[in-house]
This record gives sequence, structure tokens and C-alpha cells, in this order.
Amino acid sequence: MPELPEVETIRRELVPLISGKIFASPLLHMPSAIEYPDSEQFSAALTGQKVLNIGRKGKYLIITLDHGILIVHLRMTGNLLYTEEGPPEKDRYLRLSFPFNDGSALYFSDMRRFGRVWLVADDHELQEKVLKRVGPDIFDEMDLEKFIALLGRRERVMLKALLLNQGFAAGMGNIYTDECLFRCGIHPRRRVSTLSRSEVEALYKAIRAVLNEGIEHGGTTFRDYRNARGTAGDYQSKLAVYGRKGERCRCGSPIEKTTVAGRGTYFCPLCQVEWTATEKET
DNA sequence: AGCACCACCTGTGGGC
DNA sequence: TGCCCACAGGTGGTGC
Repeated sequence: MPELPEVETIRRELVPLISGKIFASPLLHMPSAIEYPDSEQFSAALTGQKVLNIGRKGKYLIITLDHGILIVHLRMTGNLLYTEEGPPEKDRYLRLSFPFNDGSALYFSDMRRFGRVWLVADDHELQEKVLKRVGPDIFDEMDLEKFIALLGRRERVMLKALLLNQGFAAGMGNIYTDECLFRCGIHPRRRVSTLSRSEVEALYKAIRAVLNEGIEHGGTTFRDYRNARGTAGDYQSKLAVYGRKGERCRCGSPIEKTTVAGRGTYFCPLCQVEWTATEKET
């Protein structure tokens, strides 16, 4: 589910809602959702802590407390809901409840149980336990020069696989990757080494534009994604290719679906050509 | 290094 | 109508 724009939407909503609040004792309906530390230490360490800041790196939501850092990753179907009216009724998928001492609460719900939370002591532990293999945030920690430099070390890889690799840069997921590659007219199976300078610049611009639009529209809801207030996103109506197999691209060609890097991949076969003329000859 | 495949889970949509 | 399988927004591991 949630990619960078969805997590950023939740982050922006939570800032005014929970900043300064103090956690009461959490309810661990499904303790296995806690990746670190063990559930007893987790509960003891969280209780009484104050929310100082809410950040994000890639798809990780990072809540800085006065004596630790709470991290949430929603994976495919996770939701993080804020309410002042008690737990959502008959939610079969409620995994963790995080009440505050004023009666409001955060609820972590997750149908497929892939989502995880961590509670670490400091930035060092954050890096070691959670973000060890996570690259720079592709929205907040990237510029064109850095992007070009990072590409230079991954010459052989297919673009779709590269953009999905959170170690290269963090935040892109399956939907926004397909949209970016369509936007700049590059085929998802193209390899980094075949890109011209202008294509690299177009790709970088497309990434910024698509992520910005996703955030402006409150994210994409296909099925499960909800923001912190339980409302669906809006960007699905703006998607050019993702989920639109058989529909006409603006060029007239039907959108195709294939598999790249093990993921369902939507593209326009006319706007995104797989091979350049020079490659075909060599 | 890069990629294919499997695992983790539950639900659902499309094909037959 | 009903059943079954493939697939779903993410990541981590294995093995070639």
C-alpha cells in the first residue's frame, strides 16, 4: 500500500494532532507487529513518553519522543488512524492501540499483518535496527547531482528494479514508479547505462512531479489506504497508466501490463520504447 | 551484481 | 452461481 506520498500525508496530518501528547500504556492485540524490542520492553519504554517530532524517511514514519524514537512501517495494508472517540468499531484487523493520556489515540490496523513498529533509544539505534539498508529519501534528501552520482554506481540494473530498491533511494513503490517512468517516456526494462543525460534529467523531474502530485492529492487509494483521519486518497483518479491495462494512452495506444522485477508493471508501448535504435544495432 | 523465486498474510476479482 | 487460482500498494532471504 503506502508509498512515500501516502506516508507523507499521514505525517503531515499527525503533526498538529499528536505533537506534545503523552503516550499512555499501549494495547498489543498482536504483539508480533512489534519488531523491536520485545513486547514487554516496548510497552514499558513507550508509556509516559512525549511526542516531540514526526518525521519520515522513505516509507518509514519516524516519531521522535523525549526518550526514544517510535517507528512505523505500514507495508501493504497497514493503517495508522487517529481518533478522539475510542477504538474503531468491529475492526478485525486492529493490531496495536496507542492511547494518549488525554483520551485520544493512534490505532494501528493491518489486514495482511506485514506492517511493523519499532521503538529505539536514539539515532544510533534507529540506524542500526531499522534504517541500516535504507538509502536517502528520494524526495527530501535528493537533488539532481546526487541522483546522477548514485545512478553511476548501478549501471547494469533495470530502471524499475532500481527505483523500487529502497537501498538506492527510499520512497518509491510500484504505483509511483510506473507513473514516473510513463511521465518521462522511459521503458521500465531500460538499463541505467542506456540512459542519455537528458533522459536522466527527465526521470528526475518526473519523480519530483509525480510524488508532489501524489502528496497534493492526499495519496492513492486502491483499496486499503486511509489517511490518519480514515479518509481515502484521491490520486488514483489521476494515474496515467497504473491499473489501466487496456485503456487508451493519450497517444491512442492501449496501456499494457507486464511483469518487471517481479512486479505487475503498466506502461504505454508507444510512449515508452524498450530499445533505442543504437542498442538494436549493437 | 543482478535477478528469479519464495515467504510472510488475507481478501478479492476474474476466469472457467 | 460457485469454485479456484492468481494477484495485490512491501520487504527480506535464498540461490543461481
